[in-house]
Amino acid sequence: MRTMSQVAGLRAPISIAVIRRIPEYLNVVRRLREEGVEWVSSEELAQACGLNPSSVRTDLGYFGKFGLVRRGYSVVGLNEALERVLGIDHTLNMVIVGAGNMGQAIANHESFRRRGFYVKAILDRSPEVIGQQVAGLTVLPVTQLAEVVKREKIDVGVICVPAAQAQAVAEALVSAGVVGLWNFAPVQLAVPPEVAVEDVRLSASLLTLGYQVRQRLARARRVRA
Amino acid sequence: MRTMSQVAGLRAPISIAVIRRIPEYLNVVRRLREEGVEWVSSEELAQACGLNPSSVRTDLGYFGKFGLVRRGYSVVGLNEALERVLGIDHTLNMVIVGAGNMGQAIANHESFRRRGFYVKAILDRSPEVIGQQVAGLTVLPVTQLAEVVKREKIDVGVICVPAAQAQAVAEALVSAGVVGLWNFAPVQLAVPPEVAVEDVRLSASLLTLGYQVRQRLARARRVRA
DNA sequence: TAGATTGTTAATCGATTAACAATC
DNA sequence: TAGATTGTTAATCGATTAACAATC
Repeated sequence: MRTMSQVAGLRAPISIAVIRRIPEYLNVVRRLREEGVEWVSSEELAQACGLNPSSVRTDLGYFGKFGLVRRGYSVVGLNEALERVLGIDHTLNMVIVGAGNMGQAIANHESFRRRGFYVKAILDRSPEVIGQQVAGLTVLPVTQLAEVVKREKIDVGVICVPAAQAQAVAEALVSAGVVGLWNFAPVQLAVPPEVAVEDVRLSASLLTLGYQVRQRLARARRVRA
Repeated sequence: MRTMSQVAGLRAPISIAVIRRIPEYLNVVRRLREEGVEWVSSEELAQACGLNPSSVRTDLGYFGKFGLVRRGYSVVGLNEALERVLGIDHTLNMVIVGAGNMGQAIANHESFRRRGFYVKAILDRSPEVIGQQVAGLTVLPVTQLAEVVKREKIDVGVICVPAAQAQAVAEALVSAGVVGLWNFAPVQLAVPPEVAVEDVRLSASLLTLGYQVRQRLARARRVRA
């Protein structure tokens, strides 16, 4: 039986840590579905995601009761439930600002489309890039930002410009009406709370890896000595 | 005064959450240095990184005492200290496996080089791509992986292949001798603990953003009703 | 001096994990 | 039936924040 609050979606807001794991579960479950696997236990799911089985059950518990005692979770059922949770059924439109390497790579990355995210336009400020074709789109001047956001009903702005321009681009996107920002610039964006921001900190990620690598190299050197 | 353990680097291993924030501090401090700012307080640093001032002081405290009461932290001093912590002074070599959009974008991204990470080779398995030029490098066949890792003294492997191949590539890289993996494939890699893995979950990040966006869209719709 | 800011310890908060009753 | 596995609550763990003495 589902509680009132579950039906109405009223329970305490689910922590972002939990939300971040849902795409991982979904990944695994989709793979299993393709392989024709019918049932998966929290144990197996946890293994595949590098988590604790308790975490898996607790996480899924936030969204409903999907499992059967002694059987686990129906792969198909869980797949659909997780897609419903993430809202993949209806699509979101994106505009990419900045047609450099990263912007182009995102535009060409078809897996986002498969997950319901459509790149409707790509903009740049540099005259050398404007007019070029990227992923079947003509790069438009960034001056057309507000117009494009309205015309294409853009929900999400993807910020692929250098750090120095990121805040200005964010502000332009927000005042044009986007509700989410996918930020590839290494800056903390200041935006109103109605706007969701998701940071992709590539160089921070690499530096973190570098730290761990050097720790290990140093340890290995110490052992050898 | 520094304690014994600080000098010897023996204190409890610093949590990865702390390490992840160091690149952010470094970013800010570098920017301030370029702007000619001489001193920064934990308050200002926290503001710029979207953190609590206490967190900043606690974090920095793991690595030494860099601040002066009533003045804050010397921008130059902190910059150098943070680079020392991350070990940016001596470089690491990388090989990119997978010359698709993402692999190419990484190869072309000069900011990694500026942070001490050098892309020495890029490999692919597809005959159409092998031999092409990417960021001044000729794409090599993935069969040469072990050879390249040895010859170029590669420390870090960057995995930019589809999910299905990621584990096999990871294993090949590890047995060739890399100490770190930068993983762009949406899979949990199984590797020995001596190897550091840093996952970049682009589509998980986008799906997480999508969830937040849809929450906000739904809220807005509710308010309108 | 008075006041501001660090470094550090203690308190709080939240997330993860363990445990176990329910049950198929 | 016996045993396995869920859903959920309680216990633990770790990370963040507050507080404050030290001090420039």
